[in-house]
Amino acid sequence: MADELSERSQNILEAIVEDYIVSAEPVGSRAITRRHSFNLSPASVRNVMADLEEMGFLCSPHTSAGRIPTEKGFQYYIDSLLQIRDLSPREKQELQKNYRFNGMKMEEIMPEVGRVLSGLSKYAGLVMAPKFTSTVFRQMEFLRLSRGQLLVIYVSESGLVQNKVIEVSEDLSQQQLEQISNFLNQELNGLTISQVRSKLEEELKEERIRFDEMRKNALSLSRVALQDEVVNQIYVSGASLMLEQPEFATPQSMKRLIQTLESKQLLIDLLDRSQQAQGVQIFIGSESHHAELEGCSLVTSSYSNPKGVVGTLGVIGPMRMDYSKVIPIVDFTAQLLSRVLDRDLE
Amino acid sequence: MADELSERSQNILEAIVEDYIVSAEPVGSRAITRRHSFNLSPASVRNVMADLEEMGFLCSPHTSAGRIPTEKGFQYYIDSLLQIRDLSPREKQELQKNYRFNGMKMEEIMPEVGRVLSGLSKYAGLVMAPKFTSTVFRQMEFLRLSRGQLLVIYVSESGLVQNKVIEVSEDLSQQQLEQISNFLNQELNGLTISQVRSKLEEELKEERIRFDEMRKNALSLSRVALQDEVVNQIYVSGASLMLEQPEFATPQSMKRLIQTLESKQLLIDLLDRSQQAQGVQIFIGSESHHAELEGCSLVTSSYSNPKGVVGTLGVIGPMRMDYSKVIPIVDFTAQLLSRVLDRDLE
DNA sequence: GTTAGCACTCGCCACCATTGAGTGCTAATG
DNA sequence: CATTAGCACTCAATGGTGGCGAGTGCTAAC
Repeated sequence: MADELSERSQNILEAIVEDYIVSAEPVGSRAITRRHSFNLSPASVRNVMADLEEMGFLCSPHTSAGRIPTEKGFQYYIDSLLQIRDLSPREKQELQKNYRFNGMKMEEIMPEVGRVLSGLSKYAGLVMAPKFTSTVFRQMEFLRLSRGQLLVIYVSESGLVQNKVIEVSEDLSQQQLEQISNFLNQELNGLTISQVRSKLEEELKEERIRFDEMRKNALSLSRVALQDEVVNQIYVSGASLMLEQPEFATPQSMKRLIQTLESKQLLIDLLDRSQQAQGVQIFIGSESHHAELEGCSLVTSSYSNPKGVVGTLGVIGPMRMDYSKVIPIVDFTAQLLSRVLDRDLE
Repeated sequence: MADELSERSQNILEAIVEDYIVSAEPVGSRAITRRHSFNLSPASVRNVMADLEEMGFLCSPHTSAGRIPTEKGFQYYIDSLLQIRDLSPREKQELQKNYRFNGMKMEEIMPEVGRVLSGLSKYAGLVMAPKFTSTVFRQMEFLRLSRGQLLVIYVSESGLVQNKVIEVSEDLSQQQLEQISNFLNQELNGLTISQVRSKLEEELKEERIRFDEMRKNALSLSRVALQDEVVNQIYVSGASLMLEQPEFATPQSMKRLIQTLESKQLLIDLLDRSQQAQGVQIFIGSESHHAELEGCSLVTSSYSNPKGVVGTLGVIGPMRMDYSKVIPIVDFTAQLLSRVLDRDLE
């Protein structure tokens, strides 16, 4: 239904959206005829604008102001009017220069990516760490720290490392621990953590392990080690850049924005949703179903290595963000990070 | 010199500071006589206030407003007038309830502590992770990930765990690696990382190790593993609570505050400085020597376990923060965290 | 179908008077 | 002689007013 706009209407809508993106101010009919050279008078443009408003693509803050695009207007613009050219090799190289990950650990890379994302886009950068449960088991080792205390090191197929200290009642020698990890590494290799968990539950129920001390230890140890959900880590950078945007000029809107960016749960939910899809995804305003993000848009992409999806990153900005600039940045950064993960894995 | 205030002046200064702490507004002479029952008329109070202003403890934003305490005024208040009663066992218990660290890892505990600090104080909470270089060596293990790739796990005396993936040219078997770590654990036990580093440099220079393959490997591996400074991790919570404070009501001051809290380097510098001292430290306004923190105060304390100082935490708030409330909170939280670290260590 | 013309709307801003809290000074007071 | 009542003065904040200008919708002419 939205596609039945005449070409003229499309052109004018595009012009309005683009003017609004740079100015953040209501766009009037005169301004349009001046800036873009349609061979039309302001009056004709006004007629079209009235139509577009009728259809819900535009709205006016008050009678004597220009029009601003509605959420639906942006939606249409992004779906049908915006064309994102791919980055030239030169631009890619330029972009790549910003990232220096040599020898950095994942915990250092992620905030760094966030900083660069926000620096390039001038909005806020988001990077979410891999979801623990969906990583693939590769290796697990135990280290005896003291009587009754073990350090567990878990390495995922994608090369992510996690460690955790667990308490055990029984005191196991380093040799016993090695046996255990050998057993586990063979048994659990290639399974996702969720799969590992069900497998463990199942096997622990079986009667026969009661007679194999080592197996029993192995299974219960690994269960404890993998049991709790690791809190999703999310890095937010450049909140202060967002505050420069005119839509957040009032104290109230600043407070709301900072609150939103600080309560990471909301962002995690959103990025989680985009985790599934391939390529760049865009959430405009209320599409996110979170009132706190009114007036904001989110451009995200998941990054991954050949062993599966790993995490999500993106940029959050005002609804009138410069999509044609941000989308390639997010896209390419996700690709870049995927490649880094891949290379790291060897 | 500051101490030569008459008792009456002291009382009035105290009254002004305390009124200002709750109201955030200039305090007038009438308001004081009303709220506190000195047997004095407003006019007498005005005389004293004029003196205090002369001496630099107070200032007036403009002729027809009341007085507000200067930095020096707050300084004097904290040094000479404020008396912080210790928390009752009951209050301590109440406070302790907020913290639930059972089975949490350090990376989870620290942001949690920040959140609680900010929640209790209604200002922003800061928690800085231990400085890597000043931790004490306890154990180091190597795990072969793939050809030429090793995972290094380092455990400090205080029970902190760090891991890192390093590249090696030579392919070493797990058995060789064990030899190496046995050697290192014996050799380096009890030294701080800085000491370890100099020792490594020294030994690597020595001629004799050229003939002992294992020693050579051990030393160069551990050098690579410990070589780079881990970026200080700092957690900031509750920035949005700060925005509720009237001193940050204007868009500009909000922006500046958020920028400051976001550029963690500044905060790291400050907390670093407080690392050295024992007990609660207070930085008032420009005392921090950072213009960005104008109008802010910082209450910090370092936390540690018996093996040495470990990290720093604190609260950042407006200069007129409620010190009598915040100081015990920071103090007790640091003690609590110290105890947790201690217990964790077994 | 397009456009010029025009009356109308409404946010923005500068101006102004009023208000009220608070001061400093002075002279009266116990 | 310290204290205080009285008073003139200052100045931020508040609210009301009018002009300006950008922009609209409508109508009639092209």
